[in-house]
Amino acid sequence: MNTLYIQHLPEDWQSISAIFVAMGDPQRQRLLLAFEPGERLTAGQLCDASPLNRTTVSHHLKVLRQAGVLNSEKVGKEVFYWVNREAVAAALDNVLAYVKA
Amino acid sequence: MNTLYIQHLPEDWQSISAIFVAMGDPQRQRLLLAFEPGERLTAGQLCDASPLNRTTVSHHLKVLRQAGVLNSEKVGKEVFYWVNREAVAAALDNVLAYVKA
DNA sequence: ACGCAATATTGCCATTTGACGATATACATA
DNA sequence: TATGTATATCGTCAAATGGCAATATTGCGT
Repeated sequence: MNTLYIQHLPEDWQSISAIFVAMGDPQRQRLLLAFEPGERLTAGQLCDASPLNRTTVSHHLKVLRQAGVLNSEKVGKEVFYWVNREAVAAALDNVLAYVKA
Repeated sequence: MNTLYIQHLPEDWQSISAIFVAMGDPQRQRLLLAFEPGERLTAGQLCDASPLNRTTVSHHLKVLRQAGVLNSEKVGKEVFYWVNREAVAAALDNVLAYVKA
């Protein structure tokens, strides 16, 4: 039994933890599933497709971006979002390795 | 853009979603990290090792079990918990495939 | 500089969640 | 059956979260 981690998550796990927290919300999962592989979507497109208010979508996008699940780039007055595949894959791979060990 | 999933998560994703929700909590992550590979731990062992109250640990164990992240078996007056590797690996593999696609 | 369009932030409220004490249930043993 | 042990449930409260309207902020075009 690992009695250390149950007390406090190690530093290395902070980024992984943040990704799981961000992805552990049904609304944010829906937003993520809207992205086709490699696709870049604007905040407006996501708002239009979502039943949620623009403010709420913006909030969830912020959470996903701060956790590193999404990247964003401002182009003109629009902001494009896309899935940060490397970061998510790294986090899932890490946990998967632990689970399969 | 997938305009369907942003409205409502498909049935297939319900179990995956539940696993991410369950794992998207720092306290529950700590509990999971307490398990060495293949290890079985009793509720009491987890309570003793955790800074949280027994009631609270019991609550989190219930969430993890209902999501399928943990399995449990009662032996005498003790209840053993262990990580449901297959279920977690399946969920992570599924999302990983989507991310890497 | 002005107006319009796209997005983000602020402030507020309702709901949910986490945490705990007290209580209940299940089980072995005397 | 009575008693102690291990675990789960109930009830309650504070804190965190999700949601939205109103209000900035940023950037393009006129």
